[in-house]
Amino acid sequence: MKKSEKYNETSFSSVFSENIFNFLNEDQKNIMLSYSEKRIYSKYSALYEEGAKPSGVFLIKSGIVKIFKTNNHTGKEHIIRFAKSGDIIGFRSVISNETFCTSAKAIEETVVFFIPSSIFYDFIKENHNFSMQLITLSCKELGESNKFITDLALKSLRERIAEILILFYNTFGLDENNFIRITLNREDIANVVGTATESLIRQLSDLKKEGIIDLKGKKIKILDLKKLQKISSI
Amino acid sequence: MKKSEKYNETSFSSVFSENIFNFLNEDQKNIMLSYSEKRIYSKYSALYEEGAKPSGVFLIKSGIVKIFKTNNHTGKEHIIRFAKSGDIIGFRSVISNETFCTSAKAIEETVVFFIPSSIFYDFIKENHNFSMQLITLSCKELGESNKFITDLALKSLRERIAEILILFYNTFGLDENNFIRITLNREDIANVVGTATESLIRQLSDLKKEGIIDLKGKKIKILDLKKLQKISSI
DNA sequence: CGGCTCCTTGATCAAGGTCAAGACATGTGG
DNA sequence: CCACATGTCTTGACCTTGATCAAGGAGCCG
Repeated sequence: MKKSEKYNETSFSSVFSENIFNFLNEDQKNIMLSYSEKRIYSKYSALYEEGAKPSGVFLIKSGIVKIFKTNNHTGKEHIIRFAKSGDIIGFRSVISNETFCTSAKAIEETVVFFIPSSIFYDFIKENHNFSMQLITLSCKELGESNKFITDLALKSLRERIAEILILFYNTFGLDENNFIRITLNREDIANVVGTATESLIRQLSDLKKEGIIDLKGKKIKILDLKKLQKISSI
Repeated sequence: MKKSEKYNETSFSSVFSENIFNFLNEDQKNIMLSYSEKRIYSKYSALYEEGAKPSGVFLIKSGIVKIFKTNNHTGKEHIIRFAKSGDIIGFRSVISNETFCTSAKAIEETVVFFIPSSIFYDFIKENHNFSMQLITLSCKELGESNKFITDLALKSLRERIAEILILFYNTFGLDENNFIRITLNREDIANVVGTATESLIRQLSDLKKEGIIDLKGKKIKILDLKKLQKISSI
């Protein structure tokens, strides 16, 4: 199968590209989609909230979702990661049979397929490759989480910001003007690296002054990736 | 089966208590143990090092192991978690087929069963319940990691220390004198909550002055759990 | 007893948080 | 199209937290 066919943007199955569902055959994919519910979330609307009982998993067709936890003491939120087209979210809570330990909110209009827990479970039970993929996925996420923990604990703010910009670049790529293809407000970026909005802004201004990045409103362009990598001490 | 039989300390199978191997029947447990290698690690010796290629997983029979990452820039280490009797470690890297992203070191004499990757894989393939347990386990760990990330990002040092003391209490319990049953040096505790040794010591001294904890050398006793919980803002 | 290692405390300093105010952009109703 | 309101971004001033450096103390062991 050629890549252009496999990733045909207009077909239903395109949502399955590059994810754990690749281990399903076409029939299985169609069955799963036929049992799933297509949902459209407008900008800033919530897919699910911390503490709620999960009733299924979300397969993202298009858009970007932020996954975060809210500190019930201060009300401040901390963004754990972003999910985009092809990603599956909510499965952690479904599988460990706990209430959601995070909230998820669309940061731009987002289309998802909602797969009810029972259907998802059936596929795990009946398809060994599928469950293997799921183990692998959760282990990979676990590795990323561990890295994140260490970064927060050991790196300076400047280093963390450099690293997150590189991560955004790797994850979301560039638009036609070479700006990173994700639009976040300053508060959200601050909530990823675990700092105050003002502190983040100061660091971004510094990086701009040094000619390492460029800022145009909410859009960010990386001018000197090498330097950024050096700062993030990768 | 009565509890006293199930947790018989002298039997081989006692190491399987309360973990994912419970889904194996007695024959399967014996097979896995027969293919595994009993190893004894002395205090401070390494089970594995970050960057190495994993060749199997470690099932801990007795002792305590710290799992940490080292910042190759500053040389500082950050402890991600502790593993104790019944815990299985190293499976994340084995399953995602990556080099170890953490190091593991015994903080007291530790006995493990080392299970080679191939044997471990066979059990995943052939035992569906076992792989389901593994998914559940990694999802649970992922939930804990996410919590850890948020704590580091949003909580003050004092809150994090209160929380980690409660976690130690819940995980390791108390000895005959009501001290928490884990002996760590100050540096290790500091490396769990992500701070400098001196800062940790100051906070512990404060908690002692306030009558919330007691300190006897390396041993810690919780005197006022309620207050500690309030500080950790649970 | 001397030489370790680890713990503790004090003094100082820097990173980043907080508060306040102004700049800029965007949207709305008239 | 303007006037106004609202929300976000940015900068400055100040303050708090916790890191760093330095020195002394306690426990342990040959």
